[in-house]
Amino acid sequence: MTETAPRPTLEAVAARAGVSRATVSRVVNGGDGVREPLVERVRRAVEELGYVPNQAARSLVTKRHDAVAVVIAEPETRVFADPFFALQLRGISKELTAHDSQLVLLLTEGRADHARVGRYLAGGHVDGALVFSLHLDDPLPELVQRAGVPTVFGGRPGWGDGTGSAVYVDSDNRGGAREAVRHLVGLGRRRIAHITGALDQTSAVDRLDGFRDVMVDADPGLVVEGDFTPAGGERAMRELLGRCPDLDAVFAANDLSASGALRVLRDEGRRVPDDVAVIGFDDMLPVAEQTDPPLTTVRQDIEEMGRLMARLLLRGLDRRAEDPGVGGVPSSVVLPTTLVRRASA
Amino acid sequence: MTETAPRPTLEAVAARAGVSRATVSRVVNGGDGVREPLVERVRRAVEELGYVPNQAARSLVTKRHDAVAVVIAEPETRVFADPFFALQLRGISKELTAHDSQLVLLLTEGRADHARVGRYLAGGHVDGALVFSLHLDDPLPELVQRAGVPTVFGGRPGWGDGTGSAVYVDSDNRGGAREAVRHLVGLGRRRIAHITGALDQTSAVDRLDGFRDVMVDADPGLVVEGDFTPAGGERAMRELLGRCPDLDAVFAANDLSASGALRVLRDEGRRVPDDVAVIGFDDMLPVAEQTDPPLTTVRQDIEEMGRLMARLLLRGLDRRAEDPGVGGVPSSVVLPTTLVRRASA
DNA sequence: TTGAAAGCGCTAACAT
DNA sequence: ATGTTAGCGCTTTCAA
Repeated sequence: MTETAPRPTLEAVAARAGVSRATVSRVVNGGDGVREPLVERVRRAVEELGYVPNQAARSLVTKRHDAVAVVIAEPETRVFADPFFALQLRGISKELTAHDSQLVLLLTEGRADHARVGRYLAGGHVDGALVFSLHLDDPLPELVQRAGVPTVFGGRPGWGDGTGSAVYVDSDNRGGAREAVRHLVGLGRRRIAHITGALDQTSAVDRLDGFRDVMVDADPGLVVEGDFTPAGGERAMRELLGRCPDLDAVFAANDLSASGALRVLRDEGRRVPDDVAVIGFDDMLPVAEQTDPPLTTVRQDIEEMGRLMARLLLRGLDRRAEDPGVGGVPSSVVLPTTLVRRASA
Repeated sequence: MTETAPRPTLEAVAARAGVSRATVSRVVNGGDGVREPLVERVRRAVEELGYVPNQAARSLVTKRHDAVAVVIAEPETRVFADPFFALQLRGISKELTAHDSQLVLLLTEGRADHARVGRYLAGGHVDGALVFSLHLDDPLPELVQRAGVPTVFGGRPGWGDGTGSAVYVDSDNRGGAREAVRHLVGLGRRRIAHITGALDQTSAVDRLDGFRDVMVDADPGLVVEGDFTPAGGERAMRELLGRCPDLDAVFAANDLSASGALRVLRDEGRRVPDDVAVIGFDDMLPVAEQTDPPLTTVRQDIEEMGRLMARLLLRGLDRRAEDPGVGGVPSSVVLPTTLVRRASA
């Protein structure tokens, strides 16, 4: 905790360089329309004084903040069980940094916080928002829309009212699930089960849909609801084994639940993949590579999703800045997934 | 991406309530010294207009930002392998929220980013910083000190030059390690090995020191360097088994490496804990509870560390605000750990 | 091309 | 107790 020295102002730099504040301002903001020798003088003065623009003063006049809010609804989050968010954050951070924008992180803890977030977003502190709202009934999307802040969602938002036009970035959950199940079919498996994710999240629903796309008339008993956790995977696997002892493959909605399933299969003496093939989803390395056997899974590029969200948002902001009229509304993006073959299927 | 409506200003609220801007300002900032009926009128006007203060304008005059930077050096991070960091963030976020402060997240990717972070911190955009710098030779601590921003570190910073006086929050790594090893000794184990963490991090060094505190004249061959990863744990365990086939206990520097060690022990046919007792560190639930057998480990309260970091920083800021002279410099805090007994030791 | 000057929206003396 | 007023540091017309 050190003492904060008073920072030099534009004024100081101007004095030192022997020019006007306006000129310094121009140089600091790119230097267009200022003759080279002056630019040089100003640059030096900036350097010598260690001048850094006061963002507050700047925002006050430009109405830009060069900051983006990232809203993550915690209540439910896998946030603390897997690196999903850390990766998204990394992607987002990289992109924002390249754009000289700051990342303001808003973690919410239940409904009380929603009001706070709404107020913050409506307060015009940031240029836009990236919102992770994975739940079907999440009030966040609507709230954000009402706040009137340009927003991009992470994952397809639930089918709330006003969110029909929401811009989002998502993985091709349905397509990825299809590919996984087709792979199992290609392996000659016939009794293919599915352990779903938490079905109040669109990703889980989409993966289930993908499973059904391929297994059009599957025995309903072969689908058991999980919750994206290892424990849920174990429970589901046990139930499946009880119901359909003859199953020969399992597609789990994510790697974590697949790891739980694997454990149960081993306990029950089923060999993987010989007796039962298993596929997960995510390609969460610390899990997928460490299971026994290593997990075949559907990879989604999580960091890229983050990067893309930021890019979409920033692009929209830029467009809007150039042409405040209509405002460029980018459209949603669905990223492809890839099947990663390891030993489990 | 919706259209941003122009926000009402203090002026507008004042007009509507039929008072001066100053009065509105007073009400908005707590309402001291304003008579009740007026307060009421202003409140209503604020409500009706949906007024939210412009933070930029406010900062410009108060020189406060109600924002704190959280700096996380990525290069090295376990960030993406475990929920460590998500938990700290949660703790930090809670505390900041309670204090009406925003969290600006700065993720750094190598040296190039250091300059950026330095500039940002020096730029006076935030009231203070929380810095995670786990590496011994990390330039970040010094950089931050130079920026002159009040800072609290997460984890004891490496022994860099200027950082002697740094304020930090850490777990009692050494004490926790001692407790773990003593527990093993209490179990009657005599050939106790240690798989270290990445020794360029103070936490790993401290845990190793704790191990040595108890095993004063341990066979040096019983200490192998790991890197906090499962793969590192496997490698180290194999080496230990080669060197000292008669070992009867292992203290791993974290749960992840313990999980790797467990896998190797199982592969080698050693029963845990009968033949070899194993203890980890962290009590990282998704790992510690899922290993086979469940892991006995040293728990650190990660979320609390985050909360405490924020609290320390904010307290320092408040003190400094009241008495700009000396500025209250809080001192570092070392949080106790607790041994969590499960099945592995 | 450069400078002068008018605010951006707010808080904090200072007056009343 | 309330209002008046002078900036905070910057960008941005507008003139020169």
